[in-house]
Amino acid sequence: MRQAMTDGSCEMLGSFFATFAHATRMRIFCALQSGPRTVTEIAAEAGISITNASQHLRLMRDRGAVVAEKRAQNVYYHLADRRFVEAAVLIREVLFERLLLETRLASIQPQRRRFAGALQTV
Amino acid sequence: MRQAMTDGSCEMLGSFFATFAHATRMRIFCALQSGPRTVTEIAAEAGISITNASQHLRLMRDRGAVVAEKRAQNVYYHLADRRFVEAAVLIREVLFERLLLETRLASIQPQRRRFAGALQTV
DNA sequence: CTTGTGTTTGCGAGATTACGCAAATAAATG
DNA sequence: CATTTATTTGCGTAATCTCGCAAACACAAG
Repeated sequence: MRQAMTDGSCEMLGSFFATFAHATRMRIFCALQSGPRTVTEIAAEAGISITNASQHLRLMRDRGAVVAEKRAQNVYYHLADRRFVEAAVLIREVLFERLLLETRLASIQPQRRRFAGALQTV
Repeated sequence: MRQAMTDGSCEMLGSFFATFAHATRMRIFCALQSGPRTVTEIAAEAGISITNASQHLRLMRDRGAVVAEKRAQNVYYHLADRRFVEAAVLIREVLFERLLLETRLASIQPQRRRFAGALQTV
């Protein structure tokens, strides 16, 4: 990313980030990290309806985040590229560092924090 | 990301991805890669109104993507962490690989493509 | 062909987001 | 203090997104 990106690139990248810009889709993303899953399995793991899972999966597929593969009466979905996981890990790292720092600071001067509960749960 | 993430983590990551899930905010993000900028400069670089720039910047600041620093009558914004750039580069890499592949395939069997114009413009 | 299981689609209501405009605030300068 | 420049905020409207429900499809098995 040496030089400025054009409208086309920004549109594309923005659209791709939107693919993961939802807690439910993040859960689907996580469920798919350990391998291909059917829609029903994904819905169960993510705690949503099958219809809703299918809707989110279509969006993710349209944007190239996941790949669908039909086998018999099932459709198996899997991540399109492992580097998406790398990118997510990178971002999560930064966010958790920040949470940790906030928590330490909180012991000195408490303040309102977003997602304060997430730290000890992962 | 070895083990499943909880609701809290998914909420947090999803919310963070949403920070970049907009072409305008991607442009702001790009403008900030070469260093701190005032709101007016950012608005000019991104081709949007100052009001709109301020609104997007507030969202990005609230979510920890950028940091604001007031100097005299100006407010300088800068990226909160260089690793966000690394993550974006990683994702852009994958997307452009795919575009390239699609373009090659297109010479054999043409098909409708998203963002077909972006390839040669970056 | 009928039934059952798995998945997708269409549609509408409710929620959220984006953005322009006008007004408010902040800081420097005359 | 009045004015200018830089930024933020409130608010209304338009656009977009989410999700449940019912219906449609797809495919395998009886």
